[in-house]
Amino acid sequence: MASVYTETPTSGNTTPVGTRTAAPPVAVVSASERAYRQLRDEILDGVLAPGAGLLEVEQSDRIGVSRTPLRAAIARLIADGLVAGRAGRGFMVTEMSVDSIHELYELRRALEEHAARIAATRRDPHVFLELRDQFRTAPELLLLGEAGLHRYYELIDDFDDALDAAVGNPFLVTALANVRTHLARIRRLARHNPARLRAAAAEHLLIIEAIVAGDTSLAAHATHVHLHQSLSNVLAALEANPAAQAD
Amino acid sequence: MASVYTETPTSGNTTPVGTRTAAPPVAVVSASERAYRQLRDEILDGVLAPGAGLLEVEQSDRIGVSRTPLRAAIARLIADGLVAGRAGRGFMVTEMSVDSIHELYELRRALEEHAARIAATRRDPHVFLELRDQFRTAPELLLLGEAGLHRYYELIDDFDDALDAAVGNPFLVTALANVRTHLARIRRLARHNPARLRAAAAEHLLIIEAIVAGDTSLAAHATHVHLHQSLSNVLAALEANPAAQAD
DNA sequence: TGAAGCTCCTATGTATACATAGAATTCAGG
DNA sequence: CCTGAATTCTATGTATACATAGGAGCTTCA
Repeated sequence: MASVYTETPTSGNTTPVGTRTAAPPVAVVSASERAYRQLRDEILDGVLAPGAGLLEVEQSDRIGVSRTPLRAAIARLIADGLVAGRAGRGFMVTEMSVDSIHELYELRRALEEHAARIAATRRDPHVFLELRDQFRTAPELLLLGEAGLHRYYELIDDFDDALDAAVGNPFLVTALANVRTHLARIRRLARHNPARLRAAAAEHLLIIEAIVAGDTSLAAHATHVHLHQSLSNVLAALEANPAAQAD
Repeated sequence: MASVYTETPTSGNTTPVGTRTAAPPVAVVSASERAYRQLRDEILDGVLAPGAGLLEVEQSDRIGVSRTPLRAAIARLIADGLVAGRAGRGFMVTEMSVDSIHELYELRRALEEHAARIAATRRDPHVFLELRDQFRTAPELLLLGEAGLHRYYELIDDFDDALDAAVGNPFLVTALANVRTHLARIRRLARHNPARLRAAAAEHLLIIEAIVAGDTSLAAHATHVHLHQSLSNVLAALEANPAAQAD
């Protein structure tokens, strides 16, 4: 099965195996997994800009794996929609036009409104009560600078996780994960807008309260409102800084 | 880029290259593409039953490609959700439990109801008027035996294509394609039920008429009804023939 | 006879060498 | 100087050899 390495066999660098005292559950991922994660992170962070070309040999040299696992990584990125094959010349990071942002949010509306409805029916109230308390601290959190900001984004992730768990539908969760992948690229553009983050926290809070109350209709509509505001904010940020856009 | 072969280099069988008079636009697909299509078709047709094990060497021998393109094919099937990696022993065709059918239809509702709403707004009326006329012939078609049945399934495909075109959203279309892939496995179970097919044609007709009329609400609700009936039919068929189920 | 340990085997993960097609470049001819 | 074709070059597609890990089966000991 999954052959695992703590390090690349050819690169005998850090963490010598002799030093393990207990059980070192360190990296332990395959080369293709490492290549996938690195490329994916770099695309989501914008290090690999939209439109950037990816060459197998070039990338495999850079990351330190052979072409075979790198090809597997690129295949996964293509399935994710983050990379596309170019007709003549290798592969490229997919672009993110204003149109495609609208399209992504259209799918996001369909999925998240449905997910919110389901969550309001199937949720574990304790989980969302806990989340509600956390989100109530968001305004203070956003006054704490970088650390508070980090915690805030963790809260968003916690909310997404709670939603996935409440929905309990692998197909829907997978579709949502796909949307969130592309969303991560967009979020970079609109980050660090304190006023928007405070408003977003309030919108999340309303969704959570609707889920706690089992109010399917309010959960769906509050989600719709939240996504509308989120999209408006992204589009405004893009208009203010068109250079951040790729298309 | 895409290296293409008309035949496997090692299998020097039919269609000798010397006989090409004009331009033979025959198969011309890569080995990995061929492997992917064959495995995918076999899974959807049930030739490779749910739970069946897939071994790289075994399948690459059978299909006539080396392990490298076959691995690429399996990677795509995993991304499709048709194959899953087994912990200890190779890969297996994913199972389709009654629960997962419910889950799939839950996602399908979210996507298709939304798609129907959008289509009712953005559709090209001519396309759907044409479709309406076609679907009106469905009852007669279903009296024509195998040939009519084949034409009927083509009609369904035409409807899906028209819906995709009207939606015009690559993200949504991709998500719908994913659902339809899994749906193809399920449809095998409930096929050849004339009464259900006649009813389904009538349901499609109503959806089409709503889209033509630009009635977003009716389009969505008619879709909901159709999916409810479709799911009921599948579940009834499963209950009548539990052996067809895999889980 | 049962259990524990070891060995072998099998199947995937990885690296590399070779095949091939398309694009870019260069050279020749007008 | 421009245009065309041939060639070279580059990058992916494919095949194969080797590494490795986990399981199954067998053997051995109590």
